[in-house]
Amino acid sequence: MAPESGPRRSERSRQAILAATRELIAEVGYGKLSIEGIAARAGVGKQTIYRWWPSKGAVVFDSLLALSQDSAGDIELPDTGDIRTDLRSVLRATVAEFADDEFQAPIRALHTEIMNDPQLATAYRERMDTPVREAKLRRLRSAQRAGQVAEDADLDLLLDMLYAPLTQRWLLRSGGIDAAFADALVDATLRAFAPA
Amino acid sequence: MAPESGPRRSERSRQAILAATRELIAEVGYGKLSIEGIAARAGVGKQTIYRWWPSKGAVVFDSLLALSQDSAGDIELPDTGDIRTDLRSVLRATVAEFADDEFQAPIRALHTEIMNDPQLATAYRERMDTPVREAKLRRLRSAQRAGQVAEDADLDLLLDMLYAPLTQRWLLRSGGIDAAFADALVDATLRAFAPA
Amino acid sequence: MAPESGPRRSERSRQAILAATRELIAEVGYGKLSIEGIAARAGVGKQTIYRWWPSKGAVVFDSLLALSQDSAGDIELPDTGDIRTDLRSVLRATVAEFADDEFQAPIRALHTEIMNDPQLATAYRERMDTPVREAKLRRLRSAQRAGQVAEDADLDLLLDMLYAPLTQRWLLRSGGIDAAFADALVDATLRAFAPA
Amino acid sequence: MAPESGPRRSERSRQAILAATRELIAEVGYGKLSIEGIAARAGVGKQTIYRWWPSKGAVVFDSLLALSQDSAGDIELPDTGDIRTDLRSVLRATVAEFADDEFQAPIRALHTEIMNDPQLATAYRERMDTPVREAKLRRLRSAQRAGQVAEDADLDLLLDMLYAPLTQRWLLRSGGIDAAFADALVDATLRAFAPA
DNA sequence: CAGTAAACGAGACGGTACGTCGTGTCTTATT
DNA sequence: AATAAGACACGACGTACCGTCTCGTTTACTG
Repeated sequence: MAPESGPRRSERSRQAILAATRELIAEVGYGKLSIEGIAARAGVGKQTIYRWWPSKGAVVFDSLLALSQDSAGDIELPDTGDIRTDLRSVLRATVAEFADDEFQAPIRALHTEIMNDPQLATAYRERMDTPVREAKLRRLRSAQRAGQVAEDADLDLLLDMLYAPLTQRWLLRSGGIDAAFADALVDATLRAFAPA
Repeated sequence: MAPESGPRRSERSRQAILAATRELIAEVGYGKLSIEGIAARAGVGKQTIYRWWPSKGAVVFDSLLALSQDSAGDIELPDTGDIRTDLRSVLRATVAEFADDEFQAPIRALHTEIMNDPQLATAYRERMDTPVREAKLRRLRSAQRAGQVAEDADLDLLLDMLYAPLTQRWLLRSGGIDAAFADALVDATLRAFAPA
Repeated sequence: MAPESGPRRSERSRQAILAATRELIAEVGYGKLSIEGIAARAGVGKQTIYRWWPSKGAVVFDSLLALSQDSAGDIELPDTGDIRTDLRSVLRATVAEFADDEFQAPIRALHTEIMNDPQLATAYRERMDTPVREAKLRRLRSAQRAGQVAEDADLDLLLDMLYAPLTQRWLLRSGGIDAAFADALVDATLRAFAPA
Repeated sequence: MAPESGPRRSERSRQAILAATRELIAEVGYGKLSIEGIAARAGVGKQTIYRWWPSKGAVVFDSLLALSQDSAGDIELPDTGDIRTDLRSVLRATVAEFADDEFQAPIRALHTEIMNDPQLATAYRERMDTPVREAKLRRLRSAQRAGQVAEDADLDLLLDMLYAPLTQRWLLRSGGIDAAFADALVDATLRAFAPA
């Protein structure tokens, strides 16, 4: 209805900025990432970045969001009928991701920002974490229906106990993570929330 | 016998730097903490900081290490004979700490540094984490002997499942943390590692 | 026609920098003149100085150039018809200038820079020295036409013999300079280049 | 007579400092000469320099004084009986010295110091300039006796008119200096102070 | 199909902090 | 006592980015 003569934002510039950000995180690391550097690499004026993003963290966030949304759409966990098997394979996949340096750097960067910016933390939760978490919850509820997980289990707690040890060891480098660790994690968690 | 004419470091300056660092983290926040600011506050030349610490993170680390070592000596967890009771009280204390802004800021700062500096992560593990972790392990082993925890339990995994969800929710602000959460965490963990 | 979108330099900052430089040379002396000090006094970022001047000496040079160009335009020596009278009055004026501390400090500073920076020496010659020297040469040629100076006299040499002893005594403080010295210098020089 | 138990100054260190100073002026230039550098090169504590010299300029001065005193002893100008011939050869020698980069750098350094330090200027005059100037005056007085220079000539003025143009052109790079210039300078000066 | 207003690239600006160098003073251990 | 060594407080260096601010120059919609 409204003519919508709002900000004529350049999609070209937007993409260039997000791409440049991703490249620079990979090349020089998050610590040496600068707005100035992003603008130069993207062939864009600094103002164009400041106009559309409130902080460096927000740019980093969007640049990774763009990535993750390519593979988004409809996330669904595998469902072989056996929750243990499925969780093991999912956790093993996560372990593999964390071992891949290509993945490490940007996600670590993102976490640094999130830790120190509550607003960003909310955005992260809503736009990146929740979709995946919903899928996990769906699979767990299916397991409950199949009698593989206690009916009254607190699934949020279950997910945290399942994933937090993994994420923490990776984030703080406080311990090795491998397939065996993933398996042990799954087993212990399922024991904790086994049906009565 | 040995003349020991090593580096004639000024203890006075060292203490002033560590104190200034702690004060500034509390006052202006970690993000606005600068070497320049620390030096000025401590009444010290910048070079004196650069001479003895390799990075800002290392100064932050040492400044908190000094704190934690005051209260160190011989850490011991309570032992009422009931592991559930003891873990609940310990976790509830941690929850309280995380709610206290005085504690929050510096520890969050430290974690930011650790995440992006593997060397610092090692130092953290060895000098700050391990002593506490050892005490926790001692209490758990006592629980094993009392038949309250499975004999073959992987205690490292147990500790991670017990603490990581808490730390993670706090660090990433990904969920509320309160006494009830602490209790639920203890209960689930003990279920996972209950004796056969 | 030409769009001329050259360097959008701030004239305001330029003037503030040159003024601050002049003030500081007078106040704290050349030895304690610092870029940092100039920037602070001028209310300007250091980078703005580094962006437009290659060295401290160049700033000093420009700051004095600005001064001398106020009084420039068309310099002309007095011409009473008697070269001896005119040169005496001009040299006596120079002697007076050298005695004035207001003039001393900046010019001494300038000479220090010139001595150690050939590029600056060239700039000095072209933009500050030459105009004055040309005026002197004009007066001398007029004296030649009047038969008061030898027709084949090397006027450059004449000027050097006239001025160098004065400048040198002042610069190196190697001897007193007063009106009598100026007069003796004029007389000896005119003797050396008298018509046959 | 006195037991002379005064400061036991290390001649070894003194020589090492003066030598290091000379070497560094030649290697890195006067502008980048530092007390720190001299001490390091000489294998000497900084304090040893500060103890015995009041300023960097004084060290530079002494380091060159040591050089010039090697060739000192009893300076005497040539005396062929013809003052024009003798002055020409002396001035040509000076021209040659100024063209030699080995000589240039340290003398230029010395002059920079002298210009900005009146005390040093005095020391220079008394200990380095006067001996040479006396020799020049002796030769000129001999020329007066030989009727080649006016009896009432102001020999100090004569020397300044003879040397200042040369020194000035070299110091400020304000003009070329060569043998022809030296000769013209001698001729003009002798004309100015020719016997009546 | 111009006219115009915004978003754009470029980059200068006032600042803050960086990490380094040199100053002149000092402290310690050696000679 | 003077020395070599070097830590210290301090001040300045020259650089990197910050976030804001003009500059012309597209660009895409209105009128």
